[in-house]
Amino acid sequence: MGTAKTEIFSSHQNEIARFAKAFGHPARVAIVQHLFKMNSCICGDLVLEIGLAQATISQHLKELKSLGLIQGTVEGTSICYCIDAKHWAKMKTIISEFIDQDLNINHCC
Amino acid sequence: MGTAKTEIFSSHQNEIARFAKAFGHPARVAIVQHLFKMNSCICGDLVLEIGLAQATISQHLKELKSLGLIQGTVEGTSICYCIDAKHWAKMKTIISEFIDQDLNINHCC
DNA sequence: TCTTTTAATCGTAATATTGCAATAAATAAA
DNA sequence: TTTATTTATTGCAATATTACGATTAAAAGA
Repeated sequence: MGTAKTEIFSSHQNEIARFAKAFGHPARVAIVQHLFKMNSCICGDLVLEIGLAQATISQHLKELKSLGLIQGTVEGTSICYCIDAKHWAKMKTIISEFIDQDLNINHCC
Repeated sequence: MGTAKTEIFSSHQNEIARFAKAFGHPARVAIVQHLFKMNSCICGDLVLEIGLAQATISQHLKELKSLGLIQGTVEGTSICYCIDAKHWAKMKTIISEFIDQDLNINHCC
């Protein structure tokens, strides 16, 4: 197999997993952190900043973009990426709700 | 390759990625949700509850356990799992800090 | 002890992910 | 138009992940 059985889970559970997976690689964590740090956007400096091949960075950017977490704008020959505030907020709500669960009672087994 | 180049990232970045990856599969999301819902612990009902083979659930539990997010206690012939409050809180801090970042200015490119 | 129950582990197949060199595509500049 | 520059895409190769049947291990009960 190798394929996750997404059919047997709720769309909410799958959505949590998809967002979490996006941050499941340190390169994507680093990209996002850098975009936040620079606030205004970044282009191909990411390749220098992160230290992976251009093709690899491009691939990671594509994944983040496909979830709507970042957005890219053509700017001459380069492309300017930044956090997509709206979708980021949506992700934040979904992930927060998941990890902020609290144990009612603290007894275990 | 297929191997993430963890060496070029900070231990903090790798830690964020490791925790996020744990929730990057809907089965593990479902397991955690069920453990929270039942509050007191759960044993092999998870296999019935989730709907994956026993070996598969066991594998997912192992991953969550290796990160310290859940803990298992032998109880007769079965094993009782529950959220490990301490480590869960640690994860919560690390992931929250990452996703709660805010954009200072809202201009993009 | 023998049997049952429950969960972990092993072995294996299918698919996904990561990474990069090479190439293509798109735009700007000469 | 030709040449740079920049980024996306293609085409691999290596490794990881997911899933499950079969087996093993550990404990309880007969």
